[in-house]
Amino acid sequence: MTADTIGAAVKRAFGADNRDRLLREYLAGIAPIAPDTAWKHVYRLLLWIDSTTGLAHCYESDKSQPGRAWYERSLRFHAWVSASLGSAPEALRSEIDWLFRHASRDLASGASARQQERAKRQRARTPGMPEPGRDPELENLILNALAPWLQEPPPPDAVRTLTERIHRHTRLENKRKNLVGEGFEDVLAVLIRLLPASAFRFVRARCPLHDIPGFYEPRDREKPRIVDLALVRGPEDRRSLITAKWSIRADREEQFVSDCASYVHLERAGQSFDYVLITNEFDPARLVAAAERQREGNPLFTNVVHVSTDALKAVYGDRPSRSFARALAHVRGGRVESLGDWLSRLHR
DNA sequence: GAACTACCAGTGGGCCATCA
DNA sequence: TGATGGCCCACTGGTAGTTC
Repeated sequence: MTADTIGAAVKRAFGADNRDRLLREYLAGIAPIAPDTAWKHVYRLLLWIDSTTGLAHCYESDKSQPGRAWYERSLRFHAWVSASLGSAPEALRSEIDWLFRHASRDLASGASARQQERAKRQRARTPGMPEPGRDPELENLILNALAPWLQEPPPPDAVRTLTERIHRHTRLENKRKNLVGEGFEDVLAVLIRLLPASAFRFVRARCPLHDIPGFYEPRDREKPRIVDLALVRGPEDRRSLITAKWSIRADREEQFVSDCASYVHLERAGQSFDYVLITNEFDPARLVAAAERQREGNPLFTNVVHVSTDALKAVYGDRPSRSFARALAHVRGGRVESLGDWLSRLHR
Protein backbone atom coordinates (compact mmCIF):
# COMPACT_ATOMS: atom_id res chain seq x y z
CA MET A 1 0.00 0.00 0.00
CA THR A 2 1.36 3.40 -0.95
CA ALA A 3 1.54 6.42 1.30
CA ASP A 4 -1.34 7.94 -0.67
CA THR A 5 -3.64 4.98 -0.14
CA ILE A 6 -2.83 4.83 3.57
CA GLY A 7 -3.69 8.52 3.75
CA ALA A 8 -6.97 7.90 1.93
CA ALA A 9 -7.81 5.04 4.26
CA VAL A 10 -7.15 7.09 7.35
CA LYS A 11 -9.56 9.76 6.12
CA ARG A 12 -12.18 7.14 7.05
CA ALA A 13 -10.40 5.28 9.78
CA PHE A 14 -13.50 3.20 10.54
CA GLY A 15 -14.43 2.74 6.86
CA ALA A 16 -14.19 -0.40 4.76
CA ASP A 17 -10.79 0.32 3.19
CA ASN A 18 -9.02 0.88 6.48
CA ARG A 19 -10.80 -2.08 8.10
CA ASP A 20 -9.51 -4.25 5.26
CA ARG A 21 -5.98 -2.91 5.73
CA LEU A 22 -6.09 -3.46 9.49
CA LEU A 23 -7.44 -7.00 9.14
CA ARG A 24 -4.58 -7.89 6.81
CA GLU A 25 -2.17 -6.44 9.38
CA TYR A 26 -3.75 -8.48 12.20
CA LEU A 27 -3.85 -11.73 10.22
CA ALA A 28 -0.35 -11.51 8.77
CA GLY A 29 1.36 -14.76 9.66
CA ILE A 30 -1.71 -16.27 11.36
CA ALA A 31 -3.18 -18.18 8.38
CA PRO A 32 -4.39 -20.84 7.99
CA ILE A 33 -7.12 -20.45 10.57
CA ALA A 34 -8.21 -23.53 12.51
CA PRO A 35 -12.04 -23.53 12.62
CA ASP A 36 -12.17 -24.10 16.38
CA THR A 37 -10.05 -20.99 17.01
CA ALA A 38 -12.11 -18.66 14.79
CA TRP A 39 -14.13 -17.38 17.74
CA LYS A 40 -10.92 -16.22 19.46
CA HIS A 41 -10.08 -14.02 16.50
CA VAL A 42 -13.63 -12.63 16.41
CA TYR A 43 -13.43 -11.67 20.09
CA ARG A 44 -9.85 -10.38 19.91
CA LEU A 45 -10.80 -8.19 16.96
CA LEU A 46 -14.30 -7.00 17.90
CA LEU A 47 -15.26 -7.64 21.53
CA TRP A 48 -14.94 -4.59 23.79
CA ILE A 49 -15.03 -3.50 27.41
CA ASP A 50 -18.17 -1.69 28.58
CA SER A 51 -16.70 1.41 30.20
CA THR A 52 -19.54 1.67 32.76
CA THR A 53 -18.95 -1.80 34.22
CA GLY A 54 -15.33 -2.44 33.26
CA LEU A 55 -16.43 -5.82 31.91
CA ALA A 56 -16.47 -7.41 28.46
CA HIS A 57 -19.71 -6.44 26.75
CA CYS A 58 -22.27 -9.21 26.35
CA TYR A 59 -25.57 -7.42 26.95
CA GLU A 60 -27.18 -4.00 26.95
CA SER A 61 -25.36 -1.57 29.19
CA ASP A 62 -28.37 -0.45 31.24
CA LYS A 63 -29.29 -4.03 32.19
CA SER A 64 -25.68 -4.92 33.04
CA GLN A 65 -25.14 -2.33 35.75
CA PRO A 66 -24.00 -3.56 39.20
CA GLY A 67 -26.95 -4.94 41.11
CA ARG A 68 -28.96 -5.87 38.03
CA ALA A 69 -29.36 -9.40 36.72
CA TRP A 70 -27.02 -9.14 33.77
CA TYR A 71 -24.16 -7.81 35.92
CA GLU A 72 -23.56 -11.26 37.37
CA ARG A 73 -23.78 -12.80 33.91
CA SER A 74 -21.37 -10.17 32.59
CA LEU A 75 -18.97 -11.06 35.42
CA ARG A 76 -19.15 -14.72 34.35
CA PHE A 77 -18.63 -13.78 30.72
CA HIS A 78 -15.63 -11.61 31.56
CA ALA A 79 -14.10 -14.42 33.65
CA TRP A 80 -14.73 -16.97 30.90
CA VAL A 81 -13.31 -14.82 28.07
CA SER A 82 -10.25 -13.89 30.15
CA ALA A 83 -9.48 -17.51 30.98
CA SER A 84 -10.17 -18.73 27.44
CA LEU A 85 -7.89 -16.12 25.89
CA GLY A 86 -5.19 -16.76 28.49
CA SER A 87 -5.47 -13.28 29.96
CA ALA A 88 -5.87 -11.93 33.49
CA PRO A 89 -9.30 -10.28 33.99
CA GLU A 90 -7.64 -6.90 34.55
CA ALA A 91 -5.56 -7.29 31.38
CA LEU A 92 -8.37 -8.41 29.07
CA ARG A 93 -8.88 -4.82 27.94
CA SER A 94 -5.60 -4.86 26.02
CA GLU A 95 -6.21 -8.36 24.64
CA ILE A 96 -9.49 -7.58 22.83
CA ASP A 97 -11.00 -4.71 20.80
CA TRP A 98 -8.02 -4.80 18.43
CA LEU A 99 -9.84 -3.38 15.40
CA PHE A 100 -11.35 -0.45 17.29
CA ARG A 101 -8.13 0.42 19.10
CA HIS A 102 -6.14 0.44 15.86
CA ALA A 103 -8.79 2.33 13.88
CA SER A 104 -8.89 4.92 16.69
CA ARG A 105 -5.13 5.24 16.47
CA ASP A 106 -5.43 5.80 12.71
CA LEU A 107 -8.16 8.36 13.24
CA ALA A 108 -5.94 10.33 15.63
CA SER A 109 -2.99 10.19 13.26
CA GLY A 110 -5.26 11.23 10.38
CA ALA A 111 -6.40 14.45 12.04
CA SER A 112 -4.50 16.47 9.52
CA ALA A 113 -2.54 19.61 10.17
CA ARG A 114 -4.08 20.88 6.92
CA GLN A 115 -7.57 20.63 8.46
CA GLN A 116 -6.45 22.50 11.56
CA GLU A 117 -4.87 25.21 9.42
CA ARG A 118 -8.06 25.54 7.42
CA ALA A 119 -10.11 25.84 10.64
CA LYS A 120 -7.80 28.65 11.78
CA ARG A 121 -8.42 30.57 8.53
CA GLN A 122 -12.18 29.99 8.76
CA ARG A 123 -12.29 31.39 12.30
CA ALA A 124 -10.14 34.37 11.34
CA ARG A 125 -12.89 35.52 8.91
CA THR A 126 -15.48 35.70 11.75
CA PRO A 127 -13.68 36.90 14.89
CA GLY A 128 -15.16 36.88 18.38
CA MET A 129 -16.92 33.53 17.97
CA PRO A 130 -17.04 30.84 20.73
CA GLU A 131 -14.10 28.49 20.56
CA PRO A 132 -14.68 24.91 19.43
CA GLY A 133 -14.52 22.30 22.18
CA ARG A 134 -15.52 24.72 24.95
CA ASP A 135 -17.98 23.12 27.36
CA PRO A 136 -18.36 25.29 30.50
CA GLU A 137 -20.69 22.79 32.23
CA LEU A 138 -18.24 19.94 31.80
CA GLU A 139 -15.35 22.21 32.82
CA ASN A 140 -17.19 23.13 36.05
CA LEU A 141 -17.99 19.50 36.71
CA ILE A 142 -14.32 18.54 36.46
CA LEU A 143 -13.01 21.52 38.44
CA ASN A 144 -15.58 21.08 41.24
CA ALA A 145 -14.83 17.37 41.53
CA LEU A 146 -11.06 17.96 41.68
CA ALA A 147 -11.19 21.15 43.79
CA PRO A 148 -10.12 19.46 47.08
CA TRP A 149 -6.89 18.29 45.42
CA LEU A 150 -6.08 21.42 43.41
CA GLN A 151 -3.82 24.05 44.96
CA GLU A 152 -4.70 26.51 42.20
CA PRO A 153 -7.06 26.53 39.17
CA PRO A 154 -5.46 24.90 36.12
CA PRO A 155 -4.80 27.13 33.08
CA PRO A 156 -7.91 27.57 30.83
CA ASP A 157 -6.09 25.97 27.90
CA ALA A 158 -5.39 22.82 29.92
CA VAL A 159 -9.05 22.55 30.95
CA ARG A 160 -10.19 23.03 27.35
CA THR A 161 -7.77 20.40 26.12
CA LEU A 162 -9.19 18.00 28.70
CA THR A 163 -12.83 18.65 27.73
CA GLU A 164 -11.93 18.26 24.05
CA ARG A 165 -10.38 14.87 24.81
CA ILE A 166 -13.47 13.79 26.74
CA HIS A 167 -15.71 14.81 23.81
CA ARG A 168 -13.43 13.00 21.37
CA HIS A 169 -13.58 9.87 23.53
CA THR A 170 -17.40 9.99 23.60
CA ARG A 171 -17.61 10.43 19.84
CA LEU A 172 -15.25 7.51 19.33
CA GLU A 173 -17.59 5.17 21.22
CA ASN A 174 -20.34 6.04 18.74
CA LYS A 175 -18.14 4.97 15.86
CA ARG A 176 -17.90 1.51 17.37
CA LYS A 177 -21.46 0.75 16.26
CA ASN A 178 -20.51 0.94 12.62
CA LEU A 179 -17.27 -0.90 13.20
CA VAL A 180 -19.03 -3.80 14.91
CA GLY A 181 -21.74 -3.99 12.24
CA GLU A 182 -19.77 -4.17 9.03
CA GLY A 183 -16.60 -5.25 10.82
CA PHE A 184 -18.32 -8.46 11.93
CA GLU A 185 -19.08 -9.27 8.28
CA ASP A 186 -15.50 -8.46 7.25
CA VAL A 187 -13.96 -10.57 10.01
CA LEU A 188 -16.12 -13.59 9.16
CA ALA A 189 -15.26 -13.25 5.47
CA VAL A 190 -11.49 -13.14 6.02
CA LEU A 191 -11.56 -16.00 8.53
CA ILE A 192 -13.49 -18.19 6.08
CA ARG A 193 -11.04 -17.36 3.29
CA LEU A 194 -8.16 -18.40 5.56
CA LEU A 195 -9.57 -21.79 6.51
CA PRO A 196 -7.16 -24.60 5.61
CA ALA A 197 -7.82 -26.21 2.22
CA SER A 198 -10.82 -23.96 1.82
CA ALA A 199 -13.52 -25.47 -0.39
CA PHE A 200 -15.08 -22.09 -1.08
CA ARG A 201 -14.89 -20.61 -4.53
CA PHE A 202 -16.91 -17.52 -3.62
CA VAL A 203 -16.73 -15.54 -0.34
CA ARG A 204 -18.02 -11.96 -0.32
CA ALA A 205 -19.23 -9.57 2.38
CA ARG A 206 -22.05 -7.14 1.55
CA CYS A 207 -22.63 -8.87 -1.75
CA PRO A 208 -25.41 -7.85 -4.18
CA LEU A 209 -27.74 -10.83 -4.48
CA HIS A 210 -27.51 -10.89 -8.28
CA ASP A 211 -23.71 -11.32 -8.06
CA ILE A 212 -24.22 -14.68 -6.36
CA PRO A 213 -24.49 -17.50 -8.93
CA GLY A 214 -28.09 -18.52 -9.62
CA PHE A 215 -29.93 -15.34 -8.62
CA TYR A 216 -31.81 -12.86 -10.84
CA GLU A 217 -30.95 -9.22 -11.27
CA PRO A 218 -33.39 -6.94 -9.40
CA ARG A 219 -36.64 -6.57 -11.36
CA ASP A 220 -37.91 -3.30 -12.81
CA ARG A 221 -36.79 -0.51 -10.53
CA GLU A 222 -36.30 -2.67 -7.47
CA LYS A 223 -33.25 -1.93 -5.41
CA PRO A 224 -30.54 -4.60 -5.45
CA ARG A 225 -30.65 -6.82 -2.37
CA ILE A 226 -27.42 -6.87 -0.39
CA VAL A 227 -26.46 -10.06 1.45
CA ASP A 228 -24.28 -9.64 4.57
CA LEU A 229 -22.06 -12.56 3.57
CA ALA A 230 -22.34 -14.97 0.63
CA LEU A 231 -20.53 -18.29 0.19
CA VAL A 232 -20.43 -20.80 -2.65
CA ARG A 233 -18.74 -24.08 -1.84
CA GLY A 234 -18.14 -27.68 -2.79
CA PRO A 235 -18.33 -29.54 -6.10
CA GLU A 236 -22.09 -28.90 -6.36
CA ASP A 237 -21.66 -25.14 -5.74
CA ARG A 238 -23.84 -25.09 -2.63
CA ARG A 239 -24.83 -21.51 -1.83
CA SER A 240 -25.03 -20.04 1.68
CA LEU A 241 -26.66 -16.65 2.22
CA ILE A 242 -25.62 -15.41 5.63
CA THR A 243 -27.11 -12.69 7.77
CA ALA A 244 -24.41 -11.65 10.26
CA LYS A 245 -25.70 -9.68 13.24
CA TRP A 246 -23.54 -8.97 16.28
CA SER A 247 -26.76 -8.50 18.22
CA ILE A 248 -30.44 -8.93 17.45
CA ARG A 249 -33.40 -6.66 18.17
CA ALA A 250 -37.05 -7.56 17.80
CA ASP A 251 -37.51 -5.05 15.00
CA ARG A 252 -34.74 -6.79 13.04
CA GLU A 253 -36.27 -10.23 13.44
CA GLU A 254 -39.08 -9.31 11.03
CA GLN A 255 -36.46 -8.35 8.48
CA PHE A 256 -35.07 -11.91 8.47
CA VAL A 257 -38.35 -13.24 7.07
CA SER A 258 -38.76 -10.57 4.39
CA ASP A 259 -35.12 -10.95 3.31
CA CYS A 260 -35.54 -14.71 2.95
CA ALA A 261 -38.75 -14.25 0.94
CA SER A 262 -36.87 -11.92 -1.45
CA TYR A 263 -34.04 -14.40 -1.87
CA VAL A 264 -36.49 -17.19 -2.70
CA HIS A 265 -38.34 -14.88 -5.09
CA LEU A 266 -35.15 -14.00 -6.98
CA GLU A 267 -33.69 -17.52 -7.15
CA ARG A 268 -33.36 -18.64 -10.77
CA ALA A 269 -31.26 -21.81 -10.65
CA GLY A 270 -34.12 -23.90 -9.29
CA GLN A 271 -31.92 -25.17 -6.47
CA SER A 272 -32.20 -24.71 -2.74
CA PHE A 273 -29.75 -22.59 -0.76
CA ASP A 274 -28.80 -22.25 2.90
CA TYR A 275 -30.01 -19.25 4.87
CA VAL A 276 -27.76 -18.87 7.91
CA LEU A 277 -27.79 -16.54 10.93
CA ILE A 278 -24.44 -15.83 12.60
CA THR A 279 -24.66 -13.77 15.77
CA ASN A 280 -23.07 -12.90 19.09
CA GLU A 281 -26.45 -12.31 20.74
CA PHE A 282 -26.63 -13.46 24.37
CA ASP A 283 -30.30 -12.79 25.04
CA PRO A 284 -31.90 -16.25 25.33
CA ALA A 285 -35.32 -15.18 24.09
CA ARG A 286 -33.87 -13.70 20.93
CA LEU A 287 -31.80 -16.82 20.26
CA VAL A 288 -34.81 -19.06 20.82
CA ALA A 289 -36.90 -16.91 18.49
CA ALA A 290 -34.25 -17.22 15.76
CA ALA A 291 -33.93 -20.98 16.27
CA GLU A 292 -37.66 -21.60 16.17
CA ARG A 293 -38.71 -19.05 13.55
CA GLN A 294 -40.67 -20.76 10.74
CA ARG A 295 -41.36 -19.90 7.13
CA GLU A 296 -43.97 -21.90 5.21
CA GLY A 297 -43.78 -24.73 7.72
CA ASN A 298 -39.99 -25.04 7.73
CA PRO A 299 -37.27 -23.50 9.89
CA LEU A 300 -36.45 -20.04 8.53
CA PHE A 301 -32.73 -20.52 9.11
CA THR A 302 -30.86 -23.57 7.87
CA ASN A 303 -28.32 -22.91 10.64
CA VAL A 304 -28.24 -20.63 13.67
CA VAL A 305 -24.61 -20.00 14.58
CA HIS A 306 -23.30 -18.31 17.73
CA VAL A 307 -19.72 -17.01 17.95
CA SER A 308 -19.22 -19.21 21.02
CA THR A 309 -21.78 -21.57 22.53
CA ASP A 310 -19.26 -22.22 25.34
CA ALA A 311 -19.56 -18.53 26.19
CA LEU A 312 -23.34 -18.88 26.22
CA LYS A 313 -23.10 -21.79 28.67
CA ALA A 314 -20.72 -19.83 30.89
CA VAL A 315 -22.98 -16.77 30.91
CA TYR A 316 -26.19 -18.68 31.60
CA GLY A 317 -24.65 -20.45 34.60
CA ASP A 318 -25.33 -23.78 36.30
CA ARG A 319 -29.00 -23.32 37.08
CA PRO A 320 -30.62 -21.69 34.05
CA SER A 321 -34.36 -21.22 34.19
CA ARG A 322 -37.09 -20.36 31.72
CA SER A 323 -35.81 -18.87 28.46
CA PHE A 324 -32.19 -19.57 29.45
CA ALA A 325 -32.91 -23.28 29.78
CA ARG A 326 -34.79 -23.24 26.48
CA ALA A 327 -31.88 -21.58 24.67
CA LEU A 328 -29.45 -24.10 26.17
CA ALA A 329 -31.69 -26.93 24.98
CA HIS A 330 -31.22 -25.61 21.43
CA VAL A 331 -27.45 -25.51 22.00
CA ARG A 332 -27.37 -29.09 23.29
CA GLY A 333 -29.61 -30.24 20.46
CA GLY A 334 -27.35 -28.60 17.88
CA ARG A 335 -29.97 -26.17 16.58
CA VAL A 336 -27.77 -23.34 17.87
CA GLU A 337 -24.19 -24.29 17.04
CA SER A 338 -20.82 -22.68 17.58
CA LEU A 339 -18.94 -20.84 14.86
CA GLY A 340 -16.14 -23.43 15.11
CA ASP A 341 -18.49 -26.40 14.62
CA TRP A 342 -20.24 -24.74 11.71
CA LEU A 343 -16.96 -23.85 9.98
CA SER A 344 -15.60 -27.35 10.53
CA ARG A 345 -18.60 -28.90 8.78
CA LEU A 346 -18.54 -26.36 5.96
CA HIS A 347 -14.97 -26.61 4.84
CA ARG A 348 -14.78 -30.40 4.88
C1' DG B 1 -13.32 16.13 -9.76
C1' DA B 2 -14.71 18.07 -5.39
C1' DA B 3 -18.29 19.24 -2.33
C1' DC B 4 -22.67 18.68 -0.78
C1' DT B 5 -27.16 16.35 0.20
C1' DA B 6 -30.33 12.68 0.95
C1' DC B 7 -31.03 8.27 1.91
C1' DC B 8 -29.97 3.59 3.54
C1' DA B 9 -28.61 -0.09 6.67
C1' DG B 10 -25.92 -1.19 10.48
C1' DT B 11 -25.21 -0.87 15.61
C1' DG B 12 -26.04 -0.20 20.93
C1' DG B 13 -28.61 2.77 24.15
C1' DG B 14 -32.49 3.74 26.62
C1' DC B 15 -37.27 4.23 27.76
C1' DC B 16 -41.45 2.05 28.86
C1' DA B 17 -45.03 -1.63 28.98
C1' DT B 18 -45.82 -6.25 30.26
C1' DC B 19 -45.32 -10.32 32.89
C1' DA B 20 -44.20 -13.73 36.49
C1' DT C 1 -41.03 -5.46 42.17
C1' DG C 2 -37.57 -6.82 39.19
C1' DA C 3 -36.81 -9.17 34.87
C1' DT C 4 -37.93 -9.28 30.27
C1' DG C 5 -39.36 -7.79 25.75
C1' DG C 6 -40.58 -4.28 22.24
C1' DC C 7 -39.83 -0.24 20.12
C1' DC C 8 -37.69 3.94 18.77
C1' DC C 9 -33.68 6.87 18.85
C1' DA C 10 -29.00 8.74 17.74
C1' DC C 11 -25.11 8.03 15.34
C1' DT C 12 -22.07 5.95 11.93
C1' DG C 13 -20.08 4.90 7.07
C1' DG C 14 -21.40 3.99 2.30
C1' DT C 15 -23.51 5.28 -1.94
C1' DA C 16 -25.98 7.67 -5.51
C1' DG C 17 -27.35 11.88 -7.38
C1' DT C 18 -26.76 16.82 -7.98
C1' DT C 19 -24.39 21.11 -8.32
C1' DC C 20 -20.54 23.95 -9.19
